[in-house]
Amino acid sequence: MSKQTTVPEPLEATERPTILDVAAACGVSPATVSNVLANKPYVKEQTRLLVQQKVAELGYRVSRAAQSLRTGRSGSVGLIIGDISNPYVAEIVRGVEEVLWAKRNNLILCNTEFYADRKMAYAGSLLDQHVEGLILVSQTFSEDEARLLGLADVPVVTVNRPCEVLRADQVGVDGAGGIRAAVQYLAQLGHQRIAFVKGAASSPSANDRYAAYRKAVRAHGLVSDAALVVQGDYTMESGSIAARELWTREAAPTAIVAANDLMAIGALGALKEMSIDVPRDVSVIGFDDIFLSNHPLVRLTTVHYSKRDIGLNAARLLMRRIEGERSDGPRTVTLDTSLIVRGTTAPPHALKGVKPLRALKVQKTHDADASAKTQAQSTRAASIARSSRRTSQS
Amino acid sequence: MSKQTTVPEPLEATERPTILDVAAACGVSPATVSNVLANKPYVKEQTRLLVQQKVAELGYRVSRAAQSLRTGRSGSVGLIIGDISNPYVAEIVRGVEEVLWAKRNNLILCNTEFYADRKMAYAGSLLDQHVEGLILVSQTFSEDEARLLGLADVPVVTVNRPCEVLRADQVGVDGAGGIRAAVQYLAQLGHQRIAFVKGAASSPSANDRYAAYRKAVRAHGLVSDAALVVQGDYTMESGSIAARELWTREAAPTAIVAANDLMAIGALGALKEMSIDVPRDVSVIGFDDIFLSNHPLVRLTTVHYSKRDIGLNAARLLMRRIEGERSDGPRTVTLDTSLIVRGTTAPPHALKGVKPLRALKVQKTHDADASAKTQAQSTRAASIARSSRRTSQS
DNA sequence: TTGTAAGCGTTATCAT
DNA sequence: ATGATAACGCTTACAA
Repeated sequence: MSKQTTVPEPLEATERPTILDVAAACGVSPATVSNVLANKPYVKEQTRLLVQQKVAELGYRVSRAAQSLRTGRSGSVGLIIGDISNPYVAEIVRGVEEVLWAKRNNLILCNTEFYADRKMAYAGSLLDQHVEGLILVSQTFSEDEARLLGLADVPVVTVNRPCEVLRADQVGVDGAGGIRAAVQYLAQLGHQRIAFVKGAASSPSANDRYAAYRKAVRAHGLVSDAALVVQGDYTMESGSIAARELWTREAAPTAIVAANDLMAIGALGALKEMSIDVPRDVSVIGFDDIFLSNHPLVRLTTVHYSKRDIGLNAARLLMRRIEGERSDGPRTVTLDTSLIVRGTTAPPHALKGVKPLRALKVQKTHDADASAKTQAQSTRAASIARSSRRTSQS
Repeated sequence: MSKQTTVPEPLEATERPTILDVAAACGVSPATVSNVLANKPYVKEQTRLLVQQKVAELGYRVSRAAQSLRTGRSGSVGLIIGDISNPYVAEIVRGVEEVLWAKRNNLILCNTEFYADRKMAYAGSLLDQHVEGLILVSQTFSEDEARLLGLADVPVVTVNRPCEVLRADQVGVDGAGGIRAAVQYLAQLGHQRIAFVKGAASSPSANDRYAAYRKAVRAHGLVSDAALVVQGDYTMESGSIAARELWTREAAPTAIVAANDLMAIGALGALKEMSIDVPRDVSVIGFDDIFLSNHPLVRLTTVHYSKRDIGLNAARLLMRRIEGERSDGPRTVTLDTSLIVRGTTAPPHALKGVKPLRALKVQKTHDADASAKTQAQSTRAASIARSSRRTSQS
C-alpha cells in the first residue's frame, strides 16, 4: 500500500527515423533495408543481421501510410455494425477479430446505430482508406448506395442479410431450421397452442423465422390462430410487452416461441410478474442462446448456434476474396442450429404425466463438410473453431 | 415469397481516379481540387461547383494513404482491449466510438485476449499506422514495453488502470466509494456478517475494492473474519464457486458483496441451486450494474455507474491531447457510483421486522464540477452524456 | 484566386 | 546480393 513518490521520467519524444536513416546507419541502400524487413530470401545473412540490429537500435518503424501508398494495400478491413453494445454482436466481432489477427490485418470498427447516413459516411471513409474488404453485420447496401460509394471492387461479406447488388458473400444462421426444431419439440411435448413473438418487422431473418413457425404449426396440425402471434422488435422490452399482450387475449397459449432470446427473456420477466409459472403454466423457447440464457436463474430452452463462428466464417470468406479467390457467384455459409433444452419447457399443464423428453436434441451439430474444409484458408483460426456449417455456391 | 430470378448485373469495377484526373477533367490544377476538397474559403464559387460536380461524376475518393503520408496524420485511434465479448467492455467501446465518430476519427479495434505479446504486436502495428492516440482498457504498458515500442510521442489514455511510465491520462470508476456504499447499506439493514468476493488477483481495481470493504467493515464495527473473504476472478463461474465455498465454512454470512456483478450473479445461481433464498436467507450486492442485473429474474442490488461514460471520457481525454492540449501532468477522471437497490437485499433473517430501507440511495450522483465542464471539448458527445465525474490533475 | 513543384517514406524495377 | 531511381497520390509553400 505504499505510494510511489518518485515521478518516473517521461520517455523522450524523438523524431521518427525513416528507412533512409536505417540505411545510412548500416551503410547500405534503403532498398536493402526494405528487403530485410520484407524477409526477402536473397539478403546476405550478415547484412540482415546488421540491419535488424540497427532497426532495433534506432527504434525504426515502417510508415504504413507510405507502404500503403506504394503498394496499394492497406492491411485493414472495415466492420460495419449496427450496435456494438449488443452482446450478440460482440461475439461476432470477436470471431472476426480472431481471423484478422491471424492474418495481421487491422479491424476498423464502425458503429452505425443503424443510421443509413452514418453507414454511408463510414463506408466512404473506409473506401478512402483502401480497406481490403468490408463486413456488414445486419445491414446491406441498396443498389443506389453501392453505386454512390462506387464500391464495386472491394469484397464485401454480409452477415444475416443478403446484398445482391454487390454479389456479396454471406453468412447467416439457419433460422427456419431452428424454429422448426423448437416447434417440433413443443409439439412432441403435447403443446397445441404455441404462440410466436416476431422479430423486427424490417428484418429478413424475422420473416424467415415467422414463416418457419407457420409452416411447422401447419405440419404438426397445431392451433393456427392470429391471436397467438404478436409482433416484437428483438428487444427484451418488446418480449415483455408481447407476453402481457398474449395474456390479454381470449385463450392463452401453453407455449411461446420467441424469434430471439432477448424477447424470450423479456417474456420470462413479464410472466414472472404476472405470477404465471414457467414451465408449469407455459413453456418458453428462445433463439440465439445468448450468455444470459444459460444462467441458473434463467435456464432458457433455446435454439443455439455459435455467434463466434459467424464472425469466423464472415472473416474467412472475406479473406479468401481478398486473397483473390474468384468464383462464379457469391458464397453463402449457413450455420446449423441445435435446440438446447433447459428449464423453461415442459409438457402443457393438462398433460402433467407425460415425461419431459429432456434429452432430446432435435437438430444435432455435424462437422463441416469436406468442401468447406478444403476451402477454409485460415488455419490458425480454423483450428480454434469448431464451426458446423453448410457451404453453398450460387 | 417469390424468388428473384434475374441476377443483378455486378457493378463495374473501374480504376480509381486520382486528384489529377479530377483536375484534368475540370481544367484546373490539382492544388485547386485539393483546396475545394479542404473547403478552403478563397476558392471561386464557380470553380468549387465545377470541381464538386466532377468529383461526384468520376466517383473520386481521396487516398488516405497519400493524405496521411503527406500530412503525417492518420485520423485513426487505436483501442486495445482484453476481451471485446465482455458486455461490460462493449459498452465502453460504444462510448469511445461515439466521440471518435463525432470527430470523424477511425477506431481500430485490437482484442488482445489479455496476452501481452498480442498487446505488443497490436501496439506496434498501430504505431506503424501513425495512430493519433491509444486507449487501453484494463491494460497498461510497463516501462520496458513502452521503451520497446518507443511510444513516447503518442497520447495514451488508460481505462481502469494507471500507466505511470507514459504519464497517460486515466479514467476509472470510484470502486472504493461504491463498495463503501454497499457495505454501509447492508450495515444499516442490520447485517453483521458480510462476506466479500474478491476480483482477479492481478487487477488493481480488485485491490481497491477489497481494501474499501475491509475499511468499511471496520468503520461499521462489523464482523471481520478471514472466513468471510473469498478470492474470485471476476467471472461468473468464480462467483458461483465462491458462494459454495462460503457455505462450506463455519458460519455463513448474512450478506455477500461481490467485486463485480458477474460474480454476484454467479453466486445467485449457486445459492439458488443450494436452495438458499435471496434475499431472505442472504443478501447479495454486486458492482457494475450490467444489463443482466436489471432483469426481472435477477433484480440484483448493485453499484451502478455508466460504462458508456467511461468510454466517452476516455475518448474525450484522448482527443484533447491529440488536439495539442498540454498540461503539467496526467489527468484522471473518476466516475462516481450510485447504489441501486433492487431485489437481492433485505434485513438479515433474524431482524425480519426491520423495514427494508428500499428508498436509500447512498452515494448520489452529482453533476460535473465547473472545471470539468470547462475542459470538456467534444460538445456533441458532451450533450449526449450525462456523466457525473470528478476531474483531478496531478 | 489559381498554378507549379517539392516532398512525405515506401517498394518495385532494373542494373550492376 | 545490393544499389539507383522512379513512382504511388496527396498537400502546401510559394509564385504568379
